[in-house]
Amino acid sequence: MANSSVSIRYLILGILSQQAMSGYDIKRFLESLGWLIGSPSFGSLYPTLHTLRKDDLVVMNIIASEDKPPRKIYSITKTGKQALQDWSDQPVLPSVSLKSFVMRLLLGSNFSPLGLLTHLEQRRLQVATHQADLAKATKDLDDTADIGQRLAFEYSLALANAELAWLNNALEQLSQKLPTAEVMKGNSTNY
Amino acid sequence: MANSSVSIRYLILGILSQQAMSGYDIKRFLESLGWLIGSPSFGSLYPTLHTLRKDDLVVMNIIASEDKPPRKIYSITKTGKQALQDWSDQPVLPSVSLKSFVMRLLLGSNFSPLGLLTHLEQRRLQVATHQADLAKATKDLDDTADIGQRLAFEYSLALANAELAWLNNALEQLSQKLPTAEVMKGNSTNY
DNA sequence: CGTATCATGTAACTAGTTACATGATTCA
DNA sequence: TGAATCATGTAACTAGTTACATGATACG
Repeated sequence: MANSSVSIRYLILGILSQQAMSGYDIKRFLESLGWLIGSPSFGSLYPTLHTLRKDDLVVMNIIASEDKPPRKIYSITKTGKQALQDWSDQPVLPSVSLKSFVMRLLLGSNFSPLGLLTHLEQRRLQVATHQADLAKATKDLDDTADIGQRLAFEYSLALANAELAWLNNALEQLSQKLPTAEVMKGNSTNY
Repeated sequence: MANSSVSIRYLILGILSQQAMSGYDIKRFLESLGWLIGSPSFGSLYPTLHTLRKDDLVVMNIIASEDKPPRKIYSITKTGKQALQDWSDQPVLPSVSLKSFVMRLLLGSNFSPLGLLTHLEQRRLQVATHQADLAKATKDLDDTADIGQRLAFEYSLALANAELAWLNNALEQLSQKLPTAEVMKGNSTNY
């Protein structure tokens, strides 16, 4: 299962923030999620755990049960939580993939309830921009463009539209639930 | 503009298959496409052109106009076209990103008209599988799941649904146009 | 005339993969 | 007892990036 380069460091840290576990467990957990995010190889997983530990973002405890082989259980530290939150608060670059966005949803949301909304808002802005670009490019595709090219643009545009629709809906639902509605009302001063 | 690792080698080869141009032109062309695919850095673009040339997949001609600085124009060779076609005919692994799929649409379609349909069919199968996985996972999210987790799954599911709908529609339209309709009628023996 | 853009390139680094190595436990 | 799985790790490699270097030409 290839990973599509979503910084493994914070992926692991995020998982450990929800549940202390071993490297092997992390891999199985990610694989259980199917293609939602993807799972890094052991060749990057274990070394990353080592460096996280060296940086005091996680601690390791060897759990040696009588029958099972000993397992190394990693838990997030206070420093680690802070680092995760810092990362989580950073605006997502427009270039980063959908997967990275999903990953932040999945892992970063337990922080600041407002962070979730700003995160969605940010994404909406970026997708809207992308959608506008695509709409324009699709419209003035010259007539030399073959069917494949046309499909590629229409396809991307259709997906952008779907994403935008979902984001709008989700934001509407959320801002109804939360009393913080004022902050989000489309006045995207943050960027 | 980050690239999200869509094998740059075939990306370049594909562009050159449609139009001979310089490294600089390739970059500008990709940038003009916005986030549709993304553009590699010069640091990987130029070295890739060198190796493509070494492998005889492209040839280089120095065009020295009087006033402009001399430009190195790369053209695809017969071997290069064959290599591109071979790559294009290979089934796309489920793990590869949406971008890679779009890229194949964009670049590979000038080959075999049937290839386009099989390409779409393949994608449909993969997305359908992914969608089923997601639908299941979303349904049996335990009640400890926080709102972020729930959103992450619903979001991914919504996108998978949209993609599936588009693919179904596109395939229907195409099979009406083409007389090869029989081959595609959902009998997905290919996999 | 200096700054922006055109145009090409290299070197050092980063982040990941694949392939390999090791050993313990489970289970047919 | 031998194969599958649990569990951890390292080494070599691959594919890309960033930062740097260079020089020419265009333009205000």
